[in-house]
Amino acid sequence: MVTIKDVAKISGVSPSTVSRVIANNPRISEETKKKVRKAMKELGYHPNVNARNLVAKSTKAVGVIMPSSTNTALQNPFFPEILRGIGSVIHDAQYSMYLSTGETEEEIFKEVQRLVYGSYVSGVILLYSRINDKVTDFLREQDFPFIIVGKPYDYETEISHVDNDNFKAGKEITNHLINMGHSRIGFIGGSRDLFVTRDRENGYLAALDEAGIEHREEYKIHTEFLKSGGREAVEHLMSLDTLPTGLVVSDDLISLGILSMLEEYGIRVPQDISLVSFNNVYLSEITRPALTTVDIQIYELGAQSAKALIEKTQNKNEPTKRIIIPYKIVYRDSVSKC
Amino acid sequence: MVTIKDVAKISGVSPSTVSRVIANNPRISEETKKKVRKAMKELGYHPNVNARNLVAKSTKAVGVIMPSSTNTALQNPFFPEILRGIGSVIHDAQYSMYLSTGETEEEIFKEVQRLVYGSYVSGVILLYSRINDKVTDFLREQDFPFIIVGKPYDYETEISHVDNDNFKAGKEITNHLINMGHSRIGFIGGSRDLFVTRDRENGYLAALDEAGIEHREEYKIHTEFLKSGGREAVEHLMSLDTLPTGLVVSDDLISLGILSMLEEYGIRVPQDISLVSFNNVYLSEITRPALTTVDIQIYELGAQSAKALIEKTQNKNEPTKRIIIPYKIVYRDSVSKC
DNA sequence: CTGTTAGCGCTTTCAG
DNA sequence: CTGAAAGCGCTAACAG
Repeated sequence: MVTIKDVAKISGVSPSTVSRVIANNPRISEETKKKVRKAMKELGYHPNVNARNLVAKSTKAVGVIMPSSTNTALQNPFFPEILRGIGSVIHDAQYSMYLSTGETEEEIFKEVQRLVYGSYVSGVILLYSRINDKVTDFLREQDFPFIIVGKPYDYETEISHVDNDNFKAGKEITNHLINMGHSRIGFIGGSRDLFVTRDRENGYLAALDEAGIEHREEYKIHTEFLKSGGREAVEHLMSLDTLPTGLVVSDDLISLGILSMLEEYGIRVPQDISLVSFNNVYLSEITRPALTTVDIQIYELGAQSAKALIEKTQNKNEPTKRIIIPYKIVYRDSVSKC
Repeated sequence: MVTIKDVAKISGVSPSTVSRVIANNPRISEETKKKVRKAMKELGYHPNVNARNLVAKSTKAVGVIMPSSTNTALQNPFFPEILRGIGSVIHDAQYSMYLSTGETEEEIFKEVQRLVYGSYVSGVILLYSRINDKVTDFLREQDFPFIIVGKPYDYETEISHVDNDNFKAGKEITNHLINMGHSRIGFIGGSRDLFVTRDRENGYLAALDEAGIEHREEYKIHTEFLKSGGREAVEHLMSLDTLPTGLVVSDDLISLGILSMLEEYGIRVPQDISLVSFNNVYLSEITRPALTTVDIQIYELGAQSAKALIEKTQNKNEPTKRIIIPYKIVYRDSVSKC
């Protein structure tokens, strides 16, 4: 391995000068800079990040924590897309990204502890938000820089997060259904433990309220995220005496399953039932029918969270931020007039 | 930050003893071990990974390189799934995982150089395999431990890789179609730059040959991966005077698009056309019809590549390995007799 | 079984 | 504008 000393020797200066050249210290003459850089190139010198981190007592690296992966929920294209967004900003800032996956909550917790205590990273991005989350509590207690993608369960004003206005989006997309003449509208969501589900559902309810439409408990279904492809949800629906004519589904991937089940029952979308959902992942444009869905700008969620986190790692006094990424409804073919 | 010295002081031993306790060196008495561990717990001590890596001149970390992300191909659920597989092994081995995403090939190349030269990682997993890939060449020249998921373009016997037998899988799944009475069988694949496409296609061709079915150039379509949801592919198909009755599609996600387009043209699957594909990602069971597809065991691909890489980082003389993950055809509803 | 010492590669005062 | 020296936290001979 070629070190700073080798470069120093070759270019006839001291190691400290080389170090300054690396940092592009203005107090070094252009001449020596040139000389040193030439030597670096010749030798193929690259600074050793561990040595550097050791003295800097900090790491230009962030940890990205995926939700626990016991189920297939991780197969959601949401994740690669948000990683892309994070990666882009990370890369521009010359940071690196540690990815942490884990089967169980406990495993994840241990892993985060390791990342934090071992000085692996100088900040953490949580790709989920759950109630009573040990990881969140730990990070807060440690006063360690972190960002939640989504809405924190507690201490909302103390934890920086980047989120969509899921309430408003839920309301708006439900209103779209209402405006199209629907009044019997159902909601199918993933686990209520996830805040995003709640927010979208609450938006849905608010839209009904405003329109003077009564809630029907039997129209609200929570299916385990991705489990059984929405089979239970649709079976439940079928057991009802009057079917809804519109469906608000909290995730494109769930919609895909619902669409499939609905067809099995001979129910056509959008002729018999209209359906709207959330996320606008790639596949939502290639389903039949193509989905009218809320584009939540996943890439941007990732990019902004990385940006905010990096700022925070660079300045501990950075204030707590809430960053709301605007959404946009994408109108396609899954809705018709009622 | 609490260091090894603090622990030493509290427990009344020297730093090196503490170090030995951490490494669970057998030459330390159980008594002192207990004493030291107690102090570590009290103080909340955790070893600093940078200091450790610095002296060890190695890093228990691997870099995972995603393909360039100019298109939406990354939204393929393949990726989160393979990351899960890698993560699991990484975690058990107490390693960490650096994730590298990049827009362009050049960006990725720079990033890999950084990871390697800067001693960020001690091995690399490439989640793609492309012809004339600078990254592969670089890693080879550096004699840096790395694994390709897929088949290397060149130096196949020198580069460890984990792959499926895509040729055989392609042949077998095509045979399934043939056994069901089909003889006009088309192939729709992603970019031919990707080896996986070629292998699957060659398997398809071999099956035709064996069955004495002539190739038809117009039945082989290469659509840019995911682009336009297979629209061009299906349009091309429609322009033909005689349609195929069976379709081998190289990726579940492409199948989804094809399914959708076919429906648009009023062609029913499997009644009018049978369709088989590859990967068996979650969504392939919730499409309509559910897909008959090759389960390539994505998770296992990830896990085995991580395992092989870790072995290689721990023993430079580990021989070059080719690891073939068995596949399994999952029969569902997208095929019917012809 | 344990302590002393040197040093990993780099940055950063402090001198000059 | 540049060099010498100290030290980041840890490990690994080498002594004892």
